Amino acid sequence: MMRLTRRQQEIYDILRSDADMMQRPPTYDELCQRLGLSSRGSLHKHIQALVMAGLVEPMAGKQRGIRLVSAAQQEQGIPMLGRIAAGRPIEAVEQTEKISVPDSMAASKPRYALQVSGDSMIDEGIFDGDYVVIEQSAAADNGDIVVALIDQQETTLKRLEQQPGKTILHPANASMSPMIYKPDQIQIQGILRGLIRYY
Amino acid sequence: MMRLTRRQQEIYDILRSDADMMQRPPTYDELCQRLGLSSRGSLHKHIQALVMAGLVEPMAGKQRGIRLVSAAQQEQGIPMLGRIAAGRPIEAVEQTEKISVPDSMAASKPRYALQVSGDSMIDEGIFDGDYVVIEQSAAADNGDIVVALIDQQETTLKRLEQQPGKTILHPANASMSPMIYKPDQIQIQGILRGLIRYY
DNA sequence: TTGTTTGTTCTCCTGTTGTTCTCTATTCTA
DNA sequence: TAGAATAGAGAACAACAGGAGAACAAACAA
Repeated sequence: MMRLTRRQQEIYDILRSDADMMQRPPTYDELCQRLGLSSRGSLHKHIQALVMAGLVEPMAGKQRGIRLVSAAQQEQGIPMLGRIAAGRPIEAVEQTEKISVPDSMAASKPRYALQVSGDSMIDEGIFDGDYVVIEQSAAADNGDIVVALIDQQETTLKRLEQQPGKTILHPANASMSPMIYKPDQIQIQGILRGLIRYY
Repeated sequence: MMRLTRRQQEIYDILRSDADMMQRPPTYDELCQRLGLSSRGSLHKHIQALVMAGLVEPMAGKQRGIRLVSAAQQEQGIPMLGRIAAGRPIEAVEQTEKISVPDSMAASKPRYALQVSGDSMIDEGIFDGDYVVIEQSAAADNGDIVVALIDQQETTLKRLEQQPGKTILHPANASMSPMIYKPDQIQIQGILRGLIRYY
């Protein structure tokens, strides 16, 4: 990938930081005005360089249209935060990866995805490697499957049962036993809303 | 899907943001007025483009003030064909419903979705009510989970094992046994590629 | 029926827009 | 210092996008 010149980088930064540009592809004239140029020809060279670099998508195969629409940024999806397992805190994923989910899973409330590690919920049909879509929430109802932070240390995915004076986390694995905690040991981080598995 | 021109985008935005339009479909003349056009012919070209793009529903034939309403429901997704279970043919769903899936599940090859009915694959973590994403294919490898049509009658979701002279369909349920057929009894209709579950 | 509304098709026109050139000024590099 | 990038200005051009308006046929209202 070709290296950008100073001005090209500058122009690219302006483009991607300008919300208007991201929505409605601007015309060259509009861009010139925005950039303080007075010649479309000059602009064209820069745009061309950005296209070569793969940072800008030329609009339409035909001519007259408009252009720009930078590419990489138009991702939709929910953030993929890391892996979750019984016994370990969430391994944070470095770059904020994104995972695409059904539109209907990307609801109004903030959600994120985790990849499941381990078999502690296997009897619920949640397998190692599956992706779970979590709705951020600090409270949950009995019977919900939740992401729970235990003793400020480890995070785990379990079915929740709250009783006066104690909070029980039920694994769904015949070989594992429910874990009982004092309410203040458990912090709920989210509720399971969806599951996605690839074969 | 064709790219929209600037004006087309603009018109589409106006349409969808106008509450009146969503309720009572406007006439071309009304739209022209709303958009500041003085020629129905001009409008028609734009509308046509939106129809091509799948953003507006034609409502062909009818004349009387009908049109537009692309609706928020212009979902993209894969067709939801019906329910699948062991022992019954697929119940066809009348209207071609659609279900939205992660982009990554809507691959190049034709796919469709089925809702799982029954517990015959429960040990594989495929539960009653789950949605499975199926890639249309007439052939599959051993070990694949496939949609199989048995004796031209019933359709079922099972793990496939093909041996010389016999085809075995393995359920994933401790209380069920593998079923053995002659190869010509079984017709493969698709391969399981993804699973989606809502809580 | 008859007349009106409304979608559709057609031709024609114009301004905008991307593109290509040439030319000049400035900065970097060997 | 010369040569090459880099950056811009401005002219000229072809190709549409976008619009106007006429004409027409199907759908509707009376």
